[in-house]
Amino acid sequence: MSSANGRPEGEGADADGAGGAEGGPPEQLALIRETVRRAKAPKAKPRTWRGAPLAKDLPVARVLVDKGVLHLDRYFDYAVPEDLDEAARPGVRVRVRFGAGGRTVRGGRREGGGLIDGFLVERVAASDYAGPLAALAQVVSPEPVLGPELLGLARAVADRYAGSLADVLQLAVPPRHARAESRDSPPPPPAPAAPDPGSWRRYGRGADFLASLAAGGAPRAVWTALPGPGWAEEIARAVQATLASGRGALVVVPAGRPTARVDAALRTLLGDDRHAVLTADAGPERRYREWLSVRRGAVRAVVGTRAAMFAPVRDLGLVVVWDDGDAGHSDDNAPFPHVREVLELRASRDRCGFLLGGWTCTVEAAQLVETGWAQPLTASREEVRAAAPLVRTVGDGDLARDEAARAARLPTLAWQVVRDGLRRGPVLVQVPRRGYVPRMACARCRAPARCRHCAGPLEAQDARALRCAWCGRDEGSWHCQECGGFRLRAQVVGARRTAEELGRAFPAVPVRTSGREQVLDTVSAGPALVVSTPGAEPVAEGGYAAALLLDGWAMLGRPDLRAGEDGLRRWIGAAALVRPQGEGGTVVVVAEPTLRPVQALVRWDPVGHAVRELAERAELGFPPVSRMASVSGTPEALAGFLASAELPPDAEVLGPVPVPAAEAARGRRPGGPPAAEAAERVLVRVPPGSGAALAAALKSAQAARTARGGSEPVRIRIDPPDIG
DNA sequence: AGCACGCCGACT
DNA sequence: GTCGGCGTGCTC
Repeated sequence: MSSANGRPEGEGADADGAGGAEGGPPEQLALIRETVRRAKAPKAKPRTWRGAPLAKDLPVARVLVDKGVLHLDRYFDYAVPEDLDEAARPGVRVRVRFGAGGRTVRGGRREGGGLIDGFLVERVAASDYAGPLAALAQVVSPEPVLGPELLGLARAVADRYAGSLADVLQLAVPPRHARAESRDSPPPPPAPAAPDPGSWRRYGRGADFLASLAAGGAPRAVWTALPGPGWAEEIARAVQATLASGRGALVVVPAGRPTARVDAALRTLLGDDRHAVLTADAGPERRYREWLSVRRGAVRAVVGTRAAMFAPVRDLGLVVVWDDGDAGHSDDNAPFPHVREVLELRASRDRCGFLLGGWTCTVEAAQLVETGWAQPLTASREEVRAAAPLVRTVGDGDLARDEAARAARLPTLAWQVVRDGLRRGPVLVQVPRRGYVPRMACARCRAPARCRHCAGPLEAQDARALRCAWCGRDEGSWHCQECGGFRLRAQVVGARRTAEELGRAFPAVPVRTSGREQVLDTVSAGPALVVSTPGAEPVAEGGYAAALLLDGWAMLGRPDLRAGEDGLRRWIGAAALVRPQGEGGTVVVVAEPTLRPVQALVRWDPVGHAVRELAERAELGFPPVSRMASVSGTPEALAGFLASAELPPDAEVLGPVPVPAAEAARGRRPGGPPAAEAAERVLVRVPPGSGAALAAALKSAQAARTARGGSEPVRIRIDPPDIG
């Protein structure tokens, strides 16, 4: 039943009155459409072309088109043809024609505009849109993958990070796999019994926390886990308590190995079929199958890595993030959401429990406690002392006085601790990762080699050339300011060679290595030297007898706001694998004992460290006390962006400064244009409370910018992970 | 981002 | 009188 003049077929009368002009000259049409829109026309009934009959009930579908661009970050209305009525439910994936190609009214035919993917967000009775609606082209699958909770969360995350909803959904909803979808999911097993608190009794109010979860409460805690392997089981018990209340639980850990630990603990406690494991490396079919079993409610508990933070767990009762300082919790796709922040949003929006745990404490976690948003969950000093190893330091002063150290390249104390430890079990040696730019030190007195102009650290370019990492000046004729020495050594090489020499010094002892290329999961309880880079330390059966931490300079020497916190986190990550002091566990850290992170390690006081850092950052106006965003691009693009952005009145613009080379390289997309043009960066800072206003301002400025098109890109990142 | 529309100059 | 440059604005 196509109309005689080929115009779009109206379903019923033309309620907006514009339909009669539809065949007129385009400019007249545009004019009429304009006036109609301004006059707030009554809602248009959907019309399709070619006379396809429409769904009788709620014939308009609001669709989010799957394009990340910010100025398309809104819904578009489409008509629902009758034959798609049944399948076109809210939340399903659809395909629609989208693009300027379809605008021609000549002859009433609307063709063109490519088919693109989208999500059907909502079915409504009428559209606000004055023009004729295109019809849904296809319902890709009847599976409603985007429920209202997930949509609301994704929306909140997009706003928080000045990104588009489509970008967030790309992270949140895994790609469809038809085979995985066709299997149906079994009904969920009944809720388990509430668990015994087990080792949660070690933490002051730990048992109360579990009891609250089991009773359907929504407690929020920052939990400082005692060193040792107990944490995974403790998380599993919190999950069990939540399941016992009839609700679901979600655990996000930074990598594959901790996923396996929590997975194993959940299997032990709950059996094999009560939880799903969501990791990126599972392969598309398996990934989508597991995700669907969660979405369908067949599985109520989830453990996984960062993409799992969006898992659509039914009736969520608890979210858990383990080791929130790990860089793996920061997504590296736009808009770069962080697991801790997303789970905070979920806890607030869904009124569910929140558990942030780790052996250490980030500044952000300390802030959650300080603001009263979460309660601290810590063990007493006595418990800590009973569980932690003895920590001893070797500073530059000790090294300089230590004749044997200079001869053997290893401090006497470290030597003794290793030798003693190897009699009782495995000994862990933590060395810096390869790829750290080698920092140089005086070969005689070990004073760090510093730039004579700005006191920045000198880096080795190649064989002999030195350059300052801060000001970029070349140093041709270095000599030590402390002792007048002329010989340099690369500390990173020093640490690795030290590890090798240790191996030679104990020829009867096997040497195992764990690092980026090959990560060992566990080592046995027998004597062995285990050389590992930070984060790759294997767990030793029964704990390590001792650990030697040789990468202090690399940890603390970085010109980064997080250097101290990060260094402490990595040391504690190794030291927590060592036996308690009472069982002879000893750690030697080669670093200045006067440094704050070193003292925090010795006293095993990560919370105190974080609290002090937080106070300092508040004083200096640094994040997380203030909110920061980095904006970068070519100088012209950046200037244009800042001129057009209507930043909140309390925003402070710092810079612009040239973008550090490393950062420019990170921000570059593979296949994108080479970052040859000089890039600049500003940091925009707002006081607490103005974070949302800042994100909104940046988002609308970016939307206006990309809508105009043609201009050079500007990169926005809220909460940049490392600020120089 | 694409892609069409529209208003300008060079051509058959 | 017609073709085609790219500047501008929209995509249901």
